[in-house]
Amino acid sequence: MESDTQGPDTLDRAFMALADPVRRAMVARLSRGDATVNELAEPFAITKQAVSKHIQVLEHAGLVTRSRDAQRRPVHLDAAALERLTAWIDQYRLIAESRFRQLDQLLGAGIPHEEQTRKEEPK
Amino acid sequence: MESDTQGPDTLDRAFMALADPVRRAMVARLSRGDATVNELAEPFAITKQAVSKHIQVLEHAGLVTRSRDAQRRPVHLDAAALERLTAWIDQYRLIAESRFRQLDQLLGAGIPHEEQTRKEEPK
DNA sequence: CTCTTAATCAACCAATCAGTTGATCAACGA
DNA sequence: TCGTTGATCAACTGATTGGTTGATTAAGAG
Repeated sequence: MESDTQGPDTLDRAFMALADPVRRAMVARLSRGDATVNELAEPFAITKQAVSKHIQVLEHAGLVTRSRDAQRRPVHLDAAALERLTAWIDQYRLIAESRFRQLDQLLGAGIPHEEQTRKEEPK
Repeated sequence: MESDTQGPDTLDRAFMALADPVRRAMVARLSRGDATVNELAEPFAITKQAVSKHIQVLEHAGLVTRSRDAQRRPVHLDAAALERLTAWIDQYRLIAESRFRQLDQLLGAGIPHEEQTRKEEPK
């Protein structure tokens, strides 16, 4: 069993966080620089409480961190957390692609490849 | 009636699909090769109907495709779909990291950098 | 102290999702 | 044909999510 360096369901929360268009837009905004709740709320027609919840989701997923500056609580994007996600995806993407290339070679390089729909023949 | 052609909510579905540990395990399994519903169901203590639903989620998210082989309906992982996800994440990760490096340079190369709006340790 | 700003907490509602059971379909094999 | 296997469809339950309104904390500014 692979031990998770982070919590057991960190990936759950991280992917779930990115499954929402509002939170993805926040990530996009935060990639340009830190922002407060009010700044993040501006582009959206939802209440600030809802925005606060979205940020909490991102924070609990480990994608952002927060600090304190007087009343403001600037949100900061954690690039390393994003990298962990791409690392997970790429891990399996590369395995699948290498399998694909192997099959391609077996079939001959010149043949336009069909999707590998069956690889075993019934006995 | 599916104008399902890379709609704006494709990312929603894809990230949502990966937000579930069962579906992630299926992706991991499928990276090693195509599999049937029953094969995918084996490691889990859930019904095949539930597994079928998970596969439908992955399929609707564009992460897997299905074909027919007699009664079996092998599931195939779409590596290109995974790549689109890493592309989205990396887009913003790289922006954030480059911003980070710029700040690092401004502060001087020798200084160990702290987060630009530094997080204060609670006491 | 009072007022304003920034943000969170708490309770609630509508919608959605994971999982179940039971019935049905589709493709073989005898 | 019938029976079996692989997989889906349909309806239902329980838990969770996204959103709201209203009250509350925290930190200045006057």
